[in-house]
Amino acid sequence: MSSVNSLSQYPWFAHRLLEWYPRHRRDLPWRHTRDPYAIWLSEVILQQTRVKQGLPYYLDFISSYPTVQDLAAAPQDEVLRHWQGLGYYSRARNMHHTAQQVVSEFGGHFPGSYAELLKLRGVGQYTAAAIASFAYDEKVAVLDGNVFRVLARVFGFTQDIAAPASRKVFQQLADNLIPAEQPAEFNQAIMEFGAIQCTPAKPDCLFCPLQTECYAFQHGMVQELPVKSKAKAARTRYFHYLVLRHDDTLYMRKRGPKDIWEGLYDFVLHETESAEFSAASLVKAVESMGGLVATNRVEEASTAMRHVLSHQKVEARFHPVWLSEPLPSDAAVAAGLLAYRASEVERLPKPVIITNFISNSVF
DNA sequence: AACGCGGGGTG
DNA sequence: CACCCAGCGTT
Repeated sequence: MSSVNSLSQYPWFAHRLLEWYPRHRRDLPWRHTRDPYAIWLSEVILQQTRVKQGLPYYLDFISSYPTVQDLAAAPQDEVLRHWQGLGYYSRARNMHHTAQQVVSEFGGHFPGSYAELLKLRGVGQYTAAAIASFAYDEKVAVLDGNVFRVLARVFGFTQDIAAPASRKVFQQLADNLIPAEQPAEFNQAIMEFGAIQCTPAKPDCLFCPLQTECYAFQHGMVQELPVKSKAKAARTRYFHYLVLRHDDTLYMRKRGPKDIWEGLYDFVLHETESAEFSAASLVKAVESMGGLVATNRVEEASTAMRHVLSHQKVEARFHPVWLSEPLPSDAAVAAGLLAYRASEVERLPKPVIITNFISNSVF
């Protein structure tokens, strides 16, 4: 192993990690392939997502869409339905777009280098580096949350890892640490190390192979590193959903851009500034949207549910409205509503709170 | 550079 | 309940 990382200022780092990795690594399906499609799929799913949560989604996607052609040919609603519950839905929309681009512009073959991968929608520096190293053995260091944490602790970096300007310092260090001989193995190793050994809350310093060299451990700063500025507090939003139903038909709406859950389906929505609510005001608001329920009754009874996102708290009330007759199609069109039978609603991509409401209600 | 975007896990 | 996890695109 003497040749490993011989150009690095810190040869012990890659050496110890590469020794640790084969003894501790989890057996994960995307580690058995060099197929850039499968690797790309896994990396997009794993952005902001833990392995435990993402694994079932990966297995579902790779079996539903074994090739990039399969994914490209699928309708967007179907792709989003498979993604349902995973969050950050732009990942799914961008992934779908990129699959279509890879098929139409690149003959179904993924770009073969970091620089070219970076041009794909939804593929940033981290994902491009992951694919380029794992699939092509390109020597380019990944920088994800795990890597930031490991490097900040081991090397005692106190820069705010949430600040974009800090990236340079960490990237320079990582580029210096990655060995030319085993870039893929090194990238896997440092991320796995951060995920299961050098964890955020209770790192296993007692049995850490870097204990002797680790700045944070030697200086009693493990709990203080990495330095990370706090996210701003989540705002609370008040949603009043009008659940329009006629016989077995539900009226749903596909959510648009510039708000949460783009591309997913929910009900007629009236948002208010406070929790204050009256059925009469809701009817008024909805009527102004297209005269939907003039002759129908909005139930005073409603189901309240709350849903916490990292940046918003949604307090939702669901108001059932049983229509005496189907919605006139012009009124439905004006309100952006589409009619679906219950069995079809199941197949629509929906926010978790909508899925929960449906499964907890008589609908 | 700052912001918006989900959902789950832990104590 | 409060707190943790965090890439990418847009502005």
